[in-house]
Amino acid sequence: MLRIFNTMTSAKEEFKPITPGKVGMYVCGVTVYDNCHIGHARANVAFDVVYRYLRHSGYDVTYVRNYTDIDDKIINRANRDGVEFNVISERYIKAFDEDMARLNLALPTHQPKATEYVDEIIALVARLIAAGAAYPADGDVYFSVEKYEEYLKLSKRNLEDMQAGARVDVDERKQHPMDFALWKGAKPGEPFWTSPWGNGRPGWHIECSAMSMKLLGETFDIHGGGKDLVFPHHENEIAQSEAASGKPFVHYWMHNGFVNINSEKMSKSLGNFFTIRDILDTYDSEVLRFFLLSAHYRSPIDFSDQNLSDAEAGLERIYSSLAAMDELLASAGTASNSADELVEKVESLHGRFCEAMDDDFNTALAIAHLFDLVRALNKAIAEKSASAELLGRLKAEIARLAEVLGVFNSVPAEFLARIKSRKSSELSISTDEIEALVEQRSAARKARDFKLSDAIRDQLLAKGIELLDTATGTEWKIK
RNA sequence: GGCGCUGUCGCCAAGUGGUAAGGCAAAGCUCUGCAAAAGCUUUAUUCAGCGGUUCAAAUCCGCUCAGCGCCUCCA
Repeated sequence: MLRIFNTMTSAKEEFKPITPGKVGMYVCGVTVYDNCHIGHARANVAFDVVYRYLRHSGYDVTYVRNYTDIDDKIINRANRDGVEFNVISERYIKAFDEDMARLNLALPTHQPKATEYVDEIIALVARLIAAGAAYPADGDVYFSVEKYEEYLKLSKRNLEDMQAGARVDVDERKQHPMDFALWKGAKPGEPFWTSPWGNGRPGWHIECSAMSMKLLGETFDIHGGGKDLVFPHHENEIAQSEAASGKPFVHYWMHNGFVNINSEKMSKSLGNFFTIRDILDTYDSEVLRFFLLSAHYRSPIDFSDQNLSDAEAGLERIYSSLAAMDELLASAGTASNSADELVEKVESLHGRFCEAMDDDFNTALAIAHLFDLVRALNKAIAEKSASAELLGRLKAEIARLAEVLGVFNSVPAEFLARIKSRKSSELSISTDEIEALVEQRSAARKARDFKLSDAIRDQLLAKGIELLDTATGTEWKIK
């Protein structure tokens, strides 16, 4: 039984879809005016796992993730660069798609763009005016927060307190200071669409209501996004959607925690952000994804070199074990019977994994179960007490988990080689030199000249190279 | 000022009433020419502090301390 933490009720609730077997899910994507940072990576990876796990659980999921491709920030950026706004939006949609592909995100069912839904947006605004929940004012159209009695039910505030803390000058065209724009009249030189209220463009918030209602219906199951979207974005979406339809908008609201830098929120406005592409210059994309899944999606996660390195070490441990298993299988060194402990771990893995994931997508716990299995596997390999049949099942079980988590999909030996080659580019010694020294040392060892062989080993260690003498020869890895 | 979140081993991190998962790091042992890797063992009588409820609390309640978030664009 899947339980989801619902922001609306501040509690974990049993998940019951509106239509048995089907799930409609909408996640706020990005406003495309710049490259994405790790915060975007976290949100998208988190909901990618939600999507994958729902499908794994047998649901037919319709997953919608939008691009907000018309907005003040896009216009500002276009003006700065002296290009049309759609040059900017298209450039960063492409960049977003590339980043998400590198992070192994499954493609959503639909990826609508705000500019493709302007007709629906205008219709929704007109519907709100007709319902008395919105009013035109001087080319703009505003939503009247006082007309929607449940306003702020998601963020659990009240209008009076909000105004007390207001830091924005009040626009005199608004009937209430908290009223927000559904439609913005175009200023000279700005991109526009024609509407009953004159030339203009959609306000922020309305596009998500229009697109989600069009693609998922007026009431759907899950709506997600970062914690910072609770207010005002999601609050306003609820107000617009429910004031128009008269129906509940969403059943389960999910919000992911922030990526922090030194315990502080990473954000554009603070200027303390790292882009996904910058990070992927230094770390493998699978390591970044594994790192993001090592904490629960609602907790804050601290981004640092140290933490990424720890994640890399952990992932290497898992892949090293899997690689050793592959070698064992290839060398036909398997036994006829398997150790009981390994049998038990293999058989219980999927159940324990699902139990963790059913508890509000607890990926950290799910991964811990995998480490449990790895320890039993290493032991069985060391003791040569694993049958080919069981190892085959183990591989299949890992593959099922990998399909949900989006990590562990690599061929183990290839992952390890990838990490090795990435690290070797930072070394002060070339691969050829290393290989030559390793050969010299092997010759010295064969001649039982351990003084020379140890000197070579120390020399390499000083450069960060560790040697592993195995039955089949000497291998090396980067520390 | 309003609303809300967090504080668990050196570091990361699960655990929301039944007596502290897992990873990294560290130490000892096995293996090894010696190492490394791997395995085994060890490392929180204790969960920011102080009170309270309970047969039983990291988990519930109250207060205090520390850190953070939203209230303005933001994943």
